Amino acid sequence: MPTGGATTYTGPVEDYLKAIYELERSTGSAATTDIAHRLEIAPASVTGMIRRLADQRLLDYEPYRGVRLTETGLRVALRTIRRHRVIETFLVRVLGYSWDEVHAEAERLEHAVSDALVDRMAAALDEPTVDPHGAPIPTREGTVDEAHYASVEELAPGERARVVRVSDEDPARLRYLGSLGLTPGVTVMVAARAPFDGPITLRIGSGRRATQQVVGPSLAHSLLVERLRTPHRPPHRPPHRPPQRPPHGPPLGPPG
Amino acid sequence: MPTGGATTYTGPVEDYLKAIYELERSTGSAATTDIAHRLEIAPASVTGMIRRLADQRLLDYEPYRGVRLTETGLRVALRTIRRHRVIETFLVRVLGYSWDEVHAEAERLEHAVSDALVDRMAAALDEPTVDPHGAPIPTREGTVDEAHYASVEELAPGERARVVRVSDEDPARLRYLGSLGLTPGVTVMVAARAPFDGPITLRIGSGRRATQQVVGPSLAHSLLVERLRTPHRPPHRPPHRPPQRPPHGPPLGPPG
DNA sequence: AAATATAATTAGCCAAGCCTAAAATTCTAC
DNA sequence: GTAGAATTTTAGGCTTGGCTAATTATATTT
Ligand SMILES: [Mn+2]
Ligand SMILES: [Mn+2]
Ligand SMILES: [Mn+2]
Ligand SMILES: [Mn+2]
Repeated sequence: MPTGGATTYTGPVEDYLKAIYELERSTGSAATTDIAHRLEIAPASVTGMIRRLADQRLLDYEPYRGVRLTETGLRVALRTIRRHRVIETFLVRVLGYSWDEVHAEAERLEHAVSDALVDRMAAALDEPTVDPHGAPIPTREGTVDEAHYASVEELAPGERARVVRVSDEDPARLRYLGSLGLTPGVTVMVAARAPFDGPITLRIGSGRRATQQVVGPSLAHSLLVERLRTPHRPPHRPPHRPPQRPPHGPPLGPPG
Repeated sequence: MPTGGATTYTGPVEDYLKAIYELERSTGSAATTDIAHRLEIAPASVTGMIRRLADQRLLDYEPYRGVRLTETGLRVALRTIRRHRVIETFLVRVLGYSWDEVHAEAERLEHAVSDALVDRMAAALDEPTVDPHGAPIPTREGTVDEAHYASVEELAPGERARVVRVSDEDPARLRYLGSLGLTPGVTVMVAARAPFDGPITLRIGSGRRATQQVVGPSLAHSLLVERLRTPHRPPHRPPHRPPQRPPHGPPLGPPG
């Protein structure tokens, strides 16, 4: 657990707050089962924990209605996320880790480093603003630039874009993306799309070193990009897309 | 907790094993109250924990008779100590920590780093053999060169020696030692000794940059040295020394 | 609107690590 | 060899963070 002058929290508490932050951001709300799934624990355990977190004023909790981070909870979440991402960046840039190895290590170290150590790592890296997966690093003061990006899944044929961010949790997926050359900063162009959630053919890179690869909708969904000026850009038309995750659970219900 | 293929242990368990290792080494045995004092917890808590550690075959425990590390317990202790010392060395050499700041940080990180990370840090440091306080770093394979050194307290007037190791737990003491120039590698000579556990006057360094300082018996005790060939070295005669720690507790009884 | 499905909570349990107070054991002195 | 001191263990309790099974609340169908 970090020592740093202020109150300290246990590893599990920090992981809950991080998970809730991410869920609030991406789906607008954090339901008990979402948290449980994310942390790979039983829903009943989540109920117990969020009651305690609510007692500590880290979140607002209305039974059966979900939770929301308080100001304090948000601050703790962002501090933990900053630690995680600074650590990942340090491991890659200073110790030669590959981008698929750092997440698990950071997931543990984020609870053990002091604020002073994070600051020293950040300074040694010249105050990085994004981690190796393109995720923004919150500042010491607790602000983040959480721009929301399109995913490759949303690009129309012919559109060009720059990869800005990929999901960092699955090492195998990261290795695969790496092998395709799909890393932040790289330019891609949608060469073709099969209908009905079919595979997307991407032109990766530019000029003579460009390659062409086919990615499935799941991979395309986790590849976040920034659109580039494209000659003859067609009007924005989201691709045909039936309800999410058909084989698994039902959708999560409307946010809020 | 470290992930590394093998079984993993909790932070508290690793700290117990480390403490027991150090106690066995320095006093020959590890008594319940010694462990309690070292870890700053109540003796009753120690009894509970060592019973569990004995169940796990990490140590042999005979009630009222103390404990001894098993082969397995020793291995875990040395692995943790290796982590601690590699981390300390890394923090000093790569991140610019001073030697009084690293112990607390390493005390937490030692339980969170993976074997892979320790190996990478060690490689980046060119496989260091001693930490910033002069303590030997166990190898990956679990061997240590635990030479036993004399302390400055044991030096006779006129003897010359090289500082090889200092106790790393008290930051204030480390800062003071640093301010006197008493760091591993430095040469010292006992210029004078006051009798009855009195202060020791040391000539620190050599040549024109040498300084002279007076240290008390407590500080002298924690300064470990290697004797150097000295002109006219007097026969080995330990200084007059009444029973250890007179004001505190009684001595620990014979080892074994 | 009732039936069903899903989500969430409650009830009761457990292990790890800590605590204090009381009892037991061992050591030390006389 | 016994009294007193010190050490160690036992007894009983607490918090954290998990679990399963059962129940209750909410959503979705029909
Ligand atoms: Mn974590
Ligand atoms: Mn990341
Ligand atoms: Mn420790
Ligand atoms: Mn050290």
